Amino acid sequence: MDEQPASTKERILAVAGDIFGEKGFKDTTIRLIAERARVNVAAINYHFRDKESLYAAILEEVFRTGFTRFPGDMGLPPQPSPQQRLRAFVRAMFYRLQSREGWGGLAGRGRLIARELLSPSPAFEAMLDRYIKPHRDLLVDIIADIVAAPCPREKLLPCAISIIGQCIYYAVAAPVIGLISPVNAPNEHNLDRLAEFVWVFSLGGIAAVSATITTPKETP
Amino acid sequence: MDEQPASTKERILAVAGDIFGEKGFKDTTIRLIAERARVNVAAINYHFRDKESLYAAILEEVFRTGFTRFPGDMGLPPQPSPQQRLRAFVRAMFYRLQSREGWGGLAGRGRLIARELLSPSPAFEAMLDRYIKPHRDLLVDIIADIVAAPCPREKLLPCAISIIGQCIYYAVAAPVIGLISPVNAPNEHNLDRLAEFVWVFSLGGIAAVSATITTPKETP
DNA sequence: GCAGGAGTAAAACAAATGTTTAAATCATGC
DNA sequence: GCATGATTTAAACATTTGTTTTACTCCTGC
Repeated sequence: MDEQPASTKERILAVAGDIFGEKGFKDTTIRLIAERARVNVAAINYHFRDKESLYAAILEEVFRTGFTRFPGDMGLPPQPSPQQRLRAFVRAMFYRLQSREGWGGLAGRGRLIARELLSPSPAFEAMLDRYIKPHRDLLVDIIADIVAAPCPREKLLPCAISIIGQCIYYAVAAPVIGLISPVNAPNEHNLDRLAEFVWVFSLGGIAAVSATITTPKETP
Repeated sequence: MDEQPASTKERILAVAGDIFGEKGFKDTTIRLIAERARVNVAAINYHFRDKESLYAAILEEVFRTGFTRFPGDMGLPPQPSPQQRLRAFVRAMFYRLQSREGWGGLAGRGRLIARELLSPSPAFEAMLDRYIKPHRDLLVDIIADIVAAPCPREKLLPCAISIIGQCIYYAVAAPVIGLISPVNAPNEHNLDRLAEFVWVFSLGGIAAVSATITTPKETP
């Protein structure tokens, strides 16, 4: 955390993101942000109207950088197979949620997202349409391609939930996973392994589910 | 929420459980508990030493009743297959987390557990050894039986995390799931369907993973 | 009946905390 | 150089909130 003499506003944003992520909205005090950013308390109300607007600004920034740096089709070769696209999707989720260049896992802003899942703030609603719903649609497209057989998209949504659920659980429950099974607690160095596992597990899950739903009479 | 003239202490416990679950520890005020329980604020500090002890008492009660009413081997026939045992395990998780007789899903105490996963309180550590670790061991046993082939238990832990992860994600992210895919947001009436899906998906996942364990190299 | 303790109530206390005020300082254009 | 507006600061303000105090009520055992 370099405290470069960046502009006051920038220092507030940087520090507040960490603190909101670490402690949540209510537990975060303007005074702690001010202290860590080496800024007067009133400067925060001057640059951002109030605590809630500051939070909204940070949430917006977190989503933008996360999905810009780690889009759901991150690092795909041309003409990828649906399986490869799923792998990229899962890897992107892990890196977005957990890597240092992303939301920094539990220590950082990943917690902020996790808290929003649990109790969405007013500021979160906007993120839904802009980032989350397109992301969901991408995943459902991928799953549809893997299943191959024609299938209503509603049938595929639970698969998407299961896949996203695994990824997010690693972020949400990292502290407990660390106590229960330390090797599998996400950290900067095991993201590839964890993502690879979730990918394999999910491919198997999709296969099992698609076996139960591909019963229409169009299979020759 | 019947406000029977139960003892003051009991009314405090009942109401505080709901409020802590709904709002989290910091956002919950003694005064709101007092008001909803129709009790004087000082009575809370009288019966429970302070806010934190009250919270600890509630956490203990929540875990106890949850795992007593919905044990991991809930409703199994004699001589169950490992697959049946997994189904019972998953169903128990859904009912424990979401049903009205359990932790009442998101509206109720399920959120309390979700918050603990994200940032465990001091009171939570005791719950780990008493409830969560045995629960994890039960699941790993079941998975080992399903895989059948001899396999170090460390290899099976990620499967357990993926399965538990799906179940808990439904509890943690219920508000967002409701916005993203309303039919699949957990409620009192669709728990069987959701649990069944997670079961099938997970069986497929275990199969895929065990294929990579038993036949090294070459992934799908 | 009543002494004594358990339970409850109203009010006060003290600390934390978001916000505002008003003055001081800085930067920029002229 | 200076006037003007933007920024920063210290202090004050108002509210919330956990806790304690003190007095009152109710019940139980004798």
